This record gives sequence, C-alpha cells and structure tokens, in this order.
Amino acid sequence: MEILVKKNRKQQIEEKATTLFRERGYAATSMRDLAQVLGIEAASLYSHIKSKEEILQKICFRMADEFFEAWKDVESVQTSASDKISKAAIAHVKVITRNTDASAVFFNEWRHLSEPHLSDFLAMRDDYEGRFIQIIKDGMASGEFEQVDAKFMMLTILSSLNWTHNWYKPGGSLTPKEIGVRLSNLVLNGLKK
Amino acid sequence: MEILVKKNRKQQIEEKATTLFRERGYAATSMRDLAQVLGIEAASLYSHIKSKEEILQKICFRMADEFFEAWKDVESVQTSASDKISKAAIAHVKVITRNTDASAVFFNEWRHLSEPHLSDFLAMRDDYEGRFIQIIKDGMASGEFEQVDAKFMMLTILSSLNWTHNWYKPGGSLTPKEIGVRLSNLVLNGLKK
DNA sequence: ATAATTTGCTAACGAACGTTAGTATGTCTA
DNA sequence: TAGACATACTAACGTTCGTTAGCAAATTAT
Repeated sequence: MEILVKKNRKQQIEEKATTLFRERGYAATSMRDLAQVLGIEAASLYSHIKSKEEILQKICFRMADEFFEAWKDVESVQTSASDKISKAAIAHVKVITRNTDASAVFFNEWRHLSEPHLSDFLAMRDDYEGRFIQIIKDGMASGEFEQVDAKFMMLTILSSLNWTHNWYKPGGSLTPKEIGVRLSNLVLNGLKK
Repeated sequence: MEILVKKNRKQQIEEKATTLFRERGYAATSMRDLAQVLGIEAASLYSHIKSKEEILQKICFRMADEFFEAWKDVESVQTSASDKISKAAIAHVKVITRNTDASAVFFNEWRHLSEPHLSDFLAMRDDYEGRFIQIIKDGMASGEFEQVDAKFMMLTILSSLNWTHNWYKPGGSLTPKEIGVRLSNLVLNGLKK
C-alpha cells in the first residue's frame, strides 16, 4: 500500500503563505494573493491543500512543536534556576530566529484558528508558560531569585523573548545565541551597574 | 456659523469598534458585525463615519497622542537615568491599562493603515522609541548603566511594557502604577538576588 | 504501455464585503 | 413654526471572498 506524499508544491505553498500571513495578516491575505505569488490560479491551490485555515494550522502547530522540541535542551541537565532561565532563553530565541515569519504568524494569527484547534493551541501555550513559571518558582524557593509574582515575571520574560521576531534580521551583528544570552542577562541582572 | 458636533453616537461606534478590532482583528471585523453590536444596520454607520479605516485611524492616533502626553511626566524633571526609566515605565503602563482594548488595536492593527497615515504612524513610533534610547544612552554615559546596545535594550524594555495590554485586567491585584514599578525594577535590577 | 499521481486550468457557486443613494422620522434650535 | 440636524432605514451597487466541479496535460510508477 502506498502512502501518498505530496511534498514539493505543498511546501512551497506553505512557505509563501507564511510570508504573506506575516506581512498582511491571515484575514487580509486572500487565496488569490497567495496563488499570484506562486504564479498559479487560486483554484489550483486546492489540488494541494484542503483549506486556507489548514495552512494556518500547519504553521502554528509546527512552530509549537519546535518550541517544545527546543525545550529538551533546558530540562536535560540538573542546574541552577539562573542557568535554566538562560538555557530556556537561548533555546527559545533560537527557534524564533530560525524562522521569523512563521514565528510572527504563530504569535499574531493563532486567534484565527477554529475549534478544536484553538483550544489545543491555547492548552499547549499554557503548558509552555507553566514551565517558565516553574523555573522561577524553583529559583525563589532556593533563595536564588527575589520574591516576585512568578506569572507576572513569566509574562514579562516571554514578551521580551518573543519580541525578537519583530526586529531580528539574519544578517545582523548578533547571533541568535548572543541574543538569548543578552536577554537572559538583562532579566537576571538588570540594566544597572 | 455653526460647527457641527456629532458627539454621542460616533463615540459609541468607536468604542464598540475598538472592542471588536481587538477581539477579531481589523480585517476580520465587518461593518455588519459592528452594526449588529450597536443594534443598527451596517449602512446606518455611514451617517456617522466616513469609512471603516477612519475608525482605525482615530484609535491609533488617539493612542499615540496619549503616549506622548504621558511622556511629559518623564521629561518634566531633571533626574537620574534609572529614575527616568522608572517614570517612563509607569507613565507608559498607565496609558495602556487605562484602555487595554485600544492599546491592543494600536499595537496589532496599525499595519492596516493606508498611506499617508501609515508613514505618519511609523514616524511617531520612531520618535517615541528614540526617547527611550536617549535615556539608556545617557545612563551609560554617566556610568549608571552597563554598556549595552541601546536599541536592543529599548526594544526589550518596550516589549515588556507593551505586553501588559494582553494580561492586565482592571480588577486585578496590581495597580497600573505598581505594574510600572515592578517592570522598571526588573529591568533595572534583574531577577537575581 | 498502462495506470496512477501530480499539477494546473476555466468556469462558476453562493456568500460576504465596504459603501452609496435616497428617504423617513424624530428632535433641537432660531 | 420653520429649518437644520441626528439618526436610521431599505435597496442595492460592484467587488472580492473561499471554495467546488470537471477537465486536461504532464510526470511517475508498475
């Protein structure tokens, strides 16, 4: 029995869609826009995909997978909370910088997912955020961190990390790792001398 | 000569539109959606407004005005760079928390502005961001701050401040001022003990 | 060589979009 | 009391939307 693999054209569609969704937003990107970029008719897209939303789902859940996959670097070793924050920041930023367009779509367009995908997405996000909260709580319990509102702190840290998708350019002076190091350094030690 | 003041209904339209634009995004909100929330027909909206985009413009530029207005608290007194960062954070967060819906639209939907409004908007944003950069540079020059990339730092700080629109709820345990204090404290002193 | 698969087309569907024209009805003001 | 104004309506416009049906050619696998 053969498993059919529509590999090439479908990938191209998803790549171009990612760029367009990032630039114009999901709702403001039409299938005709997407087809034009690919040099085909809009109706032809449906030889490869099921629906417009299917593309968005692929982008969002592939990015979610990447974020979770990268987290393995964080939990692999037993170390201090500071070290874990640093490792998490580096891993997280690495995923974002590896695909800034898809990250932008992931962060900004997920609300256009329909159920049950939307609930699945939010559940994964909660899980991911919970891991950051745990590190912060551990750091407070061990006396390594100041006593703070762990959720507040998680939101603040993640907002800084996530924002990198908005300004990172592959040719820039900072490598993804350096960005992660600097961000975690700011979060841990602050701006003051 | 009479100056006509269409005050009440137009305000209502802008308020409801702000909520919808925040929840669904500008492009995914139809004029019929908006009309339904107001209990009228879509065509009736045009007795009060010129176009859908006019509403977006009003929201975006009113928020911009508010951010600049709040900045006066920051530049009014001669003080240390740390103090200025703290004052700026508090002022900035105060504006956001005063209207979380409009802030969300301001941060997420500005790209749907057409020219020349888009260019005007971006110019204002550059101006605003430049003020943060200047404080950071001053703090480095005086030896108060670590030597860092000022733009990188500005982006990181503002991303944390701006993210508050996503989780702040008026009835919460933290006041807007407390949020500003805690955010600036994290930025200045870090999480480590 | 033949069958299956990939890729794309034209034509069209019903629905939704932002918006305009023209009209009617109250309400406030001169 | 007359005119201006605020508010909302019905009907409709031309356009664009996501998507389907049916067909055709090229490529690939058996």
